Amino acid sequence: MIKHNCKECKLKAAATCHLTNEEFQDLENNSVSVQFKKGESIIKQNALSLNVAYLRKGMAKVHMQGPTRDKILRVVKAPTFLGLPTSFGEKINQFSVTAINDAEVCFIDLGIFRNLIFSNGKFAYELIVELCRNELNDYFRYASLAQKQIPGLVAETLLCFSEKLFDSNEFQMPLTRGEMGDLIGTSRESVSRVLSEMSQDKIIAFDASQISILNKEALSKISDKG
DNA sequence: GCATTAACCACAG
DNA sequence: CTGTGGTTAATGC
Repeated sequence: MIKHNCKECKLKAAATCHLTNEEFQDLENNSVSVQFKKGESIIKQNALSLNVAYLRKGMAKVHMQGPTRDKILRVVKAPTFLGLPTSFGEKINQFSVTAINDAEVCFIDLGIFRNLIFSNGKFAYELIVELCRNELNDYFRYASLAQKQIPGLVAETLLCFSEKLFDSNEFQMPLTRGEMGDLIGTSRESVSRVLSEMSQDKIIAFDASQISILNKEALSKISDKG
């Protein structure tokens, strides 16, 4: 087991700020930190869930096997918990999580984690806040997914990566075109085409996976208009 | 009908 | 993996 110190962890979650020394000790004795390389599976759908995962560094895609293709549910960046819906509701993972960058994940014993929820209300509250935020965000995405056309969805995705994940107008897109398609529910060809058109219109510029947003107003417009 | 949108296929880097 | 072009089906005006 890798030696680590949860209390001094600079990357701890809002929830864990509320733990007592004793609870930290408990957490420390029942968790491990693991390194993942890009593309490695952190949580696998249909496997037994024995712990809660906390993404400390890096980014990951949350995805599940659909009737025909893989569906990317969300793209997340550290710090965040992974797989809480599965951990509490089901014994078996209902979805997969895969690193899309080099990442570091803490695996925490589920029993210990559950005890913290039972015994520490503030800890539980912060956890609920995170879950609610996620759920609300998904609601907005469902509405977009159902009603926007592909250019609108691509624009929304680019803005989301730019603003929420990278906080920059230029970034290295960690998903392939095919994965972007799986994220917004379209084909890789359509994603490719829309990006090319946006590039021709000087709204964005890209070289392979390096993307620059040149005209954010226009991109927002496309996103809103759907 | 005609135009638009987007999926599927195929082929070339 | 990515970009493009052709083809086709569905939908809207």
